[in-house]
Amino acid sequence: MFNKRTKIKALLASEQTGIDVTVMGWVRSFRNSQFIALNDGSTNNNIQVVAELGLLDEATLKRINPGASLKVTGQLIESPAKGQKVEIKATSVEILGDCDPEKYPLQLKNRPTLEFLREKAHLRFRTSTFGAIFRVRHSLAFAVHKFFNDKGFLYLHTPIITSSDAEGAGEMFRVTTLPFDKTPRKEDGTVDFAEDFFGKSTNLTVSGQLEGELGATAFSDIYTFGPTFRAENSNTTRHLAEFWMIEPEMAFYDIQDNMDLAEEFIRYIIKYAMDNNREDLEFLAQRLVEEEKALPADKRSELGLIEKLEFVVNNGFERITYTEAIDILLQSPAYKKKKFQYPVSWGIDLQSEHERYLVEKHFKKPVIVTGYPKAIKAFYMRQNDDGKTVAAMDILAPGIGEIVGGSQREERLEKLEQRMAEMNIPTHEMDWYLDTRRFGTVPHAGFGLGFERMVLFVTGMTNIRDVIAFARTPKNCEF
RNA sequence: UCCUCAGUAGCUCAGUUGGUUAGAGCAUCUGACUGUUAAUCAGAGGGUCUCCCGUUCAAGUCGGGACUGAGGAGCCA
Repeated sequence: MFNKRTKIKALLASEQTGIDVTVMGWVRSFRNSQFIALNDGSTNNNIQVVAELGLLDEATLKRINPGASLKVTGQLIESPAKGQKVEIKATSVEILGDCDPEKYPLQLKNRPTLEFLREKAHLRFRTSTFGAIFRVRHSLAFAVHKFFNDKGFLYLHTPIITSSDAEGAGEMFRVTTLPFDKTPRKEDGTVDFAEDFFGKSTNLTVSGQLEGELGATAFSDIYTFGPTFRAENSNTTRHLAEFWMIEPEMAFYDIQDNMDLAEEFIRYIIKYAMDNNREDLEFLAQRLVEEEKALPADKRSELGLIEKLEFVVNNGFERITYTEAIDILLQSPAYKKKKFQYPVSWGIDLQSEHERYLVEKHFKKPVIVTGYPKAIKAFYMRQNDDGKTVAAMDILAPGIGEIVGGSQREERLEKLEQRMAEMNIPTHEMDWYLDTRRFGTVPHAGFGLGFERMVLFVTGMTNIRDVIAFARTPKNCEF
């Protein structure tokens, strides 16, 4: 019976009027004891339900409060008033769930801050801003699968629990069933993980890449899209302890192929959201304009959100080498005026201020930087012939920073083992990985894209906690 | 983890040099009105000034500490 209702998005787009409809949703506002703005999350727009005076008794009227859930039946008619094309002339209004206005934290007329709503993450979905964000997020996620599926990639589920501790991608969350009060110890006093559930030390994954490479060297092209965990004590607008990462891995790809794919991929999913979430993006664009009114003119975005996205979809990314990036920085007015806090020279890891300068001041568009010094990059990246650099690539996005990190992988067993030895990575625990190089090794490449950072970029939001449903950050694991 | 800033009504904020009973808008409640668009109008209620310790005749206000949050940095996606 409940599935006979029509979603509000469909009703608002309806060409037909005069038809009988059933609609269900939550009250956004109730004006003049007659006009109910009803929302069901299918769109940011509400449908106006008109309950003519006399239709409902006093007791029912008092229960139509913001947040209450209703089942309404009536006729979809052309609205006689301005403000909406169609409305529902109700013949019955049934209250499915009451909402006590004294306790309900969301009130349309209030302007709760994003910080306040973070503490009400279970209710913030009902606000216009978060409704728009999460519909856009959904579209981006769907577009990820569509993009790779259309290209013949295989969606590989890499493990959440791993025993590998050689990935070097930050602090890990330990997974254990050992008791804290009487931890089994070995004779030397260290914890005896042989007693643990898996018989060894295990952690939540920080990357599916190494397992992804096993898939790519059999299926040719794979991608992963799953939760990823980092136990870093990072308190920033762009880090989460639990986030979603997309990691494609492709056999018979070199670094150029890798860049081409990453760029095509990013432009594709943005385009998909623009084609399918126009209203939500326009709402978010307007929100950004309002928010930036409080900022001094020189701190505001040069382009509106929609214009920024169109620009990225229609223009290629800038591609430079690390060495070129260093040269640009050394030649920059900012460097000459000593505006950088950190020194610039070949060999340094680019700091946030350097990346920002390149992306936001110099190129004013996404930039792909390749050919980093091998000393500052991971062991699995392919060594270039110059002996100094590796075939790494980072994609830097305006306002976000690093959105993609990737590389061509070192497929030559000897070079890989040599590098692992130099970086003190125990090869004996990595035989399963090295086997890909022992048995029919191939040139291959891949990258990781932080999904929430992508959502930040597309929605114009500035804090990563506002684009994930239930944010996990240091000292915060509610809901 | 480091630096800076903040915490006052349900929400957003003001609160002077330390000084009597702590202020506004919105929300809520009561009433009026009824084709409204964040409806409007009138009235009412609503406070452990985050917590602890200290200075002082006197602390929302000054000092120390804790907790929480925000922004920036590092780590990174």
